Amino acid sequence: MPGGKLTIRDIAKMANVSHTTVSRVLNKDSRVREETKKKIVKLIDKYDFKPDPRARVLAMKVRKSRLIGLLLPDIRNPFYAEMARGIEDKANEDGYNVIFCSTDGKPERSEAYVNLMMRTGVDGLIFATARHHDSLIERLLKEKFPIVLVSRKLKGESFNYVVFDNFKGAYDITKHLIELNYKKIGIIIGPSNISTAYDRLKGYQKALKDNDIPVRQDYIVHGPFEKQLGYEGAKKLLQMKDRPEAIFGGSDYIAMGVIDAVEELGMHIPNDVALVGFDDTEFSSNKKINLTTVSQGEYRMGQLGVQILIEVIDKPESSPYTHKVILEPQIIVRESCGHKLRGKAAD
Amino acid sequence: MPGGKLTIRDIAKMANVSHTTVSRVLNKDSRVREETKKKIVKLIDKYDFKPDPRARVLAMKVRKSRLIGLLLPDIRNPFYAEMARGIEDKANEDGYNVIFCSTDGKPERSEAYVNLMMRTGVDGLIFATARHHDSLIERLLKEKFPIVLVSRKLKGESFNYVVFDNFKGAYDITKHLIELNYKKIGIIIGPSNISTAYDRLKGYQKALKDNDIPVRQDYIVHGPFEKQLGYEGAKKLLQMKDRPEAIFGGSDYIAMGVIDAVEELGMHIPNDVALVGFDDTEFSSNKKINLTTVSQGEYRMGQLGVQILIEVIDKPESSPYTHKVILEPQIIVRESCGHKLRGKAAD
DNA sequence: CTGAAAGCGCTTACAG
DNA sequence: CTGAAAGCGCTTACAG
Repeated sequence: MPGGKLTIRDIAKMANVSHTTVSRVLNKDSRVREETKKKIVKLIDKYDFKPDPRARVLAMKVRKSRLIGLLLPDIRNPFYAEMARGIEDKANEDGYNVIFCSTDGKPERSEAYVNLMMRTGVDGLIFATARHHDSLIERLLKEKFPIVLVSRKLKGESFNYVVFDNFKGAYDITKHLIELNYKKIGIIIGPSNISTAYDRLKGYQKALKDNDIPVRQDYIVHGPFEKQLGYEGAKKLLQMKDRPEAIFGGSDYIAMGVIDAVEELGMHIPNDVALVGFDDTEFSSNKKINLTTVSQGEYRMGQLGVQILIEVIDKPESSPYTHKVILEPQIIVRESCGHKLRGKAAD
Repeated sequence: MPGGKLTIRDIAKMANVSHTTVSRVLNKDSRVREETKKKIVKLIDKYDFKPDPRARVLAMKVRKSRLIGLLLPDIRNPFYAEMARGIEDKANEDGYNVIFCSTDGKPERSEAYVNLMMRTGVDGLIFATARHHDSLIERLLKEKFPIVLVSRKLKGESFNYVVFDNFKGAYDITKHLIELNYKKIGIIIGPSNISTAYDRLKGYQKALKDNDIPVRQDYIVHGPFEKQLGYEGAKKLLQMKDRPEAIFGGSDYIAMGVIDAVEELGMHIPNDVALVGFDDTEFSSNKKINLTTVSQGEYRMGQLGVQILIEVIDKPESSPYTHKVILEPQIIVRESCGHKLRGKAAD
C-alpha cells in the first residue's frame, strides 16, 4: 500500500483500542471519545497511515470506485484534449478520477480498453467514440451499466448523451459561405456511420438545396475522421478540372490537413480557395491560420457529460433515459473564407 | 458491480461445485477437470460474470491495482497530449490503465490530485510537472513510492527519470540562428525553477557566449510556461527601441503566442523577426506555420517513462536510482527563421 | 463511547 | 481433481 504496509489493526494496537474504533475515527463517526480520537489521529498522522481503498470499498454497502473511464478517438486531437480537460476538471471536483483511452476509432481497441477498465472497476464510462451502430455500447446499455455518450450518438434515443447540433452548425457555416458568394463548395468529412459526420453532411446538403445549389457527389470526400483525410481530400478536390472554390473541412483537424495541401499546391487561402472548419480548436484562432469555424464548446460538453454520468451512477435510472442535452454551436468568422461578395475565386 | 451482482458463490451454486473451484477456473488453474471447467465457463459466459477486481486484488498476495497516475501541466498542450498518448499506449500494452490529471503547474492541485489518486490506489506515478524543489515529489520519493519523472527533473539525481537534453537542444538551435547571421536574439522562457526552462536558458546563453555575443538581460523574458507568455513576451520584446531580430520561443506553445503577437503588430515572420520554438508539435509542421524547432520525441519519452515505472513497480529498487535516460533532441529546420546569410533583419 | 463478530468477494495454502 | 478454512483490510449493525 502507498506509504507503508500498516493496517488499521496496527494502529489499533498502538493506541490500545480495537480496530473498530480506529475505523470509526477514519470514517468520522462522532461517537468516539475526544481523547481516544486524538490519540488515534496522532498515530495516523505520525505514520501517515492510509486505509486501503479497495478493502474499504469492498466492505462498504455502496460499492464505488470513484473512477470513471473515458474513451475517445485520440487524445492528441486538440478537440478531444479540450473535452478531456473539461471532463477531468468536473470529475475531480466531485472526487472522481478519470482513466482515458484513445481508440483510434477501432472497435477492437474499444473492446479491449473497456475490458481493461472493467477489470480495474470503473463506476461508469463516457464514450466520445460512438458509431451509429455500436455493439459494445449497446451491450453495456443492455446491462444497465452507467454510460453517457458525448459528441457522437448511436442511432435512436435510448441512452443519455450530450452532443452539439451538428446539423445546424454545418447548415449555418455552409450558408455563410453561400452568402459570401461561393457556389462550388466541397466538403471533406468523416464516415457516415459517425453521427457528427452524418449530421454535418446533412446540414451542408440542406443548405445547398435551400439555396438552389445542386449537391455534387464529386465534391464530397468521405474517409476516416483524421487530419490525413483533410490533406488527401484537398489534394483530390483541388486538382479537379472543375474544382471547388471553397472547402468545408469536417473538423478543424481535417482543416489542418487541408491547409497543408493548399500550401503544398502553391495556392492561397482564401484567394484561391476558401476554407472553413468545425470545432474552433486553439489552432484555428492562431493569427496565421485564422480559420472560420464552428465553436462547439467542447470543454463544457465534457463537463456536462461527467455531471450526467455521476448522476446516473448515484441513482441508476429506473428506465427511460432522461439526460439529453443538445448544445447550440456558434459560427466563428475569421479570414479563411475571404470577404463578403468578393466575387468568384479562380477556376 | 459491472454487469450484475453475481458472485463467485452464485456461479458455484449453479454449477454444483465449491466457490473455490470457480475461482480456480477464473485464475486458469490447471487442476480442474475439463468437464467441470466447461460447465463453469458456460455459466460464466451465460451471465457474463465478472469477478470483483477489488476483492480480487485484496485477496491476492501481490497487491496491484494496475493503475498508474499521470500528472502533467495541461492535457490541452499538444506536447503533453502527445506524451500522454505514448504513456497510454505503452501502459495498456502491459495491462495498465492510466489516470491523468492536469495541474496547471499549481502545487496545491498536484497535492490534491495525488491524494485522490492514492485513495483510488494507483501502483505508481509519472510526473511531468516537477520543479527543481518539489516537496510533494520529494516526500513520495522518501516513502519509496514508485515514481518516475519525465521531461522535468528535480535538482539532483536521486530519482528515476527520462528527459531530453534541453541544454544541447537550446544550444544548437541558438547556434543555428547565429549561423544565419542573427545576433540580437531574444528568448521567452519558463521560470527557472523548472529544469527544462532552466537548461534551455543556459544553452541559449552558452551559445551566445561561445560566439562572442553578449547576453542581454532585457532580451530575456521569464514567466509561466504558457502560450500567453509568448504573446505578452513578444509584444514586449518587439516594441523595444532596440528590438531583437530573432526570438527563441521556449516551447512551441509559447511560439504560438509569439506568432499571434507578431501578426497583431503587423509584422512578418521571418522578414521582420525570425522565430524558433521547442518541441516540434503537430502545430509547428503546419505548412502555414513552418516553425523551426527542436524535436524531442515526446511520444517515445512517454513510453520510456511507463516502461521504467512498471519495472520499478514490479521490483521495487533496493536503493540507488538506476533508471536515467537522456534523449537526444534534434533540430527541425523550417522557414520561420529565414534563409542563411540573409543579412540583418530590420531594426 | 467501545468492542466482538460477521461479512464484503475473492484467493490460496492445506488436506484430501 | 476438489473442498473447507483462513485470510486480505476494512465497515457496520448489534450489544453492551
